[in-house]
Amino acid sequence: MKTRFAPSPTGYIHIGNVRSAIYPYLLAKQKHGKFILRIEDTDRERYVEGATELIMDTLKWLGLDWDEGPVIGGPNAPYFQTERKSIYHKWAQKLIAEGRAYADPTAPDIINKYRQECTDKKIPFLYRNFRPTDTPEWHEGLPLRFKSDPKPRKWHDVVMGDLSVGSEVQDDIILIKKDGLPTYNFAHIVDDAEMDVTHVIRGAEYLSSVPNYLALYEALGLEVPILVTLPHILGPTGNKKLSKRDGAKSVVDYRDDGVLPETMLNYLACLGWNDGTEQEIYTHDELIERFSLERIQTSGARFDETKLLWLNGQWLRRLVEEQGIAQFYPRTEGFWPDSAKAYDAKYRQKVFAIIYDRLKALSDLRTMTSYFFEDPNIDLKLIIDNKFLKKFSENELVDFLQQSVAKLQGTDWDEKSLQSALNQLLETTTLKPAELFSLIRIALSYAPFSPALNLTLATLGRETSLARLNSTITALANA
RNA sequence: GGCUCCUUCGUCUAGUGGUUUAGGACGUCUGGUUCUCAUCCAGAAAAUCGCGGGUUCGAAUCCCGCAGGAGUCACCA
Repeated sequence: MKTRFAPSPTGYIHIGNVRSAIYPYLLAKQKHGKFILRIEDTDRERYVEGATELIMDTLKWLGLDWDEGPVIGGPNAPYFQTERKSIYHKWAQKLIAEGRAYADPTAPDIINKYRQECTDKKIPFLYRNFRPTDTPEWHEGLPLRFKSDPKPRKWHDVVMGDLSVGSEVQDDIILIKKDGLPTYNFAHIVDDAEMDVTHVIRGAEYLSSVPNYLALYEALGLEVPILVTLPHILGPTGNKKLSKRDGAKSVVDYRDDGVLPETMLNYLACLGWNDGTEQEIYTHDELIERFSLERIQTSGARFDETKLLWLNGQWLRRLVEEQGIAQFYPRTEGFWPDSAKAYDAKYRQKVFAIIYDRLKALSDLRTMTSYFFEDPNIDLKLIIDNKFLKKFSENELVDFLQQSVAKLQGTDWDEKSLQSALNQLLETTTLKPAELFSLIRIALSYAPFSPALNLTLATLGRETSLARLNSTITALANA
């Protein structure tokens, strides 16, 4: 069992195409085979500097380690197609020798004219209908075309089932471009054969090209690998496949948004695949164990960011609870508000410990924890308009806060003592928890929500807590 | 336009002729957990299984037709 992911270095890996890396990886690992990373960089015009690194970075982040490929090499190196030119030429010569490929001297504008004629007549453009009669000997600088031998074809696709087409779609495709580099159509077939790839797993956009590939395998005398077609991932609106043009996000953009790799792998693997149980959360190892090509959906699936965030919350809690705060904490680096820089890791860990269970993404830390690191702006409207507090006058609110300050001043500053002090305050003020606690909470944070009040107080510390309560008393008194 | 694929709650899906008054998850709504938000728990609404025929005692499940959607028809992958 050998599978591969063969991206072209034209930019980032987006949500729409990352499953063609995940599924081959899972399959290879499950069967103790090899997962190859091959960089299909034959299009020099669309080549983007640094894209290969970005691709490798994405795979590593998701935990998809390749067994052969860039950096680590392997028995079929090199794994960059531009470095394999002579291999393609060798196979091309075989086709030329057998009369199955020809050099095409036709100028591009002539070809475009043919194409336009067909478009105007609303018939499919097939180059073989315009095949030149007089073809020169092939040399670099001229494109090399396959001489197709159209006939009805049947094949099996693991996901799509038994498929068949008539001869009308097979054409004289370009094998080698005038720059001497092969097209995808030719290169991937040669490479997969040379690298002993057993399963070709790729997106649905290649489905209509399969008949041409079948013709090529036949002409080259190669065994057809097991073909697996993945349905498209759909964009948020409409039914079109998700693509960069429609704003498909990079997989690693989600990393910067505070989505965990565990979540991403889990969510994407289960988008269009399930193991038939009602399980929703899968670890990397569980996915390897349970994955099966046969259970991949045939229809497209829409990427749902809301469910992704739900899953991320699940993973966040699970990982923190499994590993503990201290061990998980390094993964929060880069997600804190700027003001947190002034505090040490120990304090940030304390904050994280009381807030993590209400995060959906790590980036929520930026907006949800600022009051632990800097005094909030006092906004009395939050108190006056609060649904529990609006029935009280400002004098009453000041009085409640003064009583609170008096009580808390004499309290030991730990969770337990604070909680019992708060409970006693409920009795002495005869306020309901929702009333007293909301008042204190807002005075401390001026945030729409915060962790349990005793924990918030304990974490902020005596001095800061009391200072903030006093600031609000002053502000209310002057209002 | 040709060819090919797809079609179950808003979304992701379970379902391979009878245990289905079509199950689960996200989202939504309601209630509970001595405070907010979140978690957690309980509950509700939500699919005439794209439409129309047929086969069958019985169909989301098999067959045929139709419609809609998508992909593709590059010296891009």
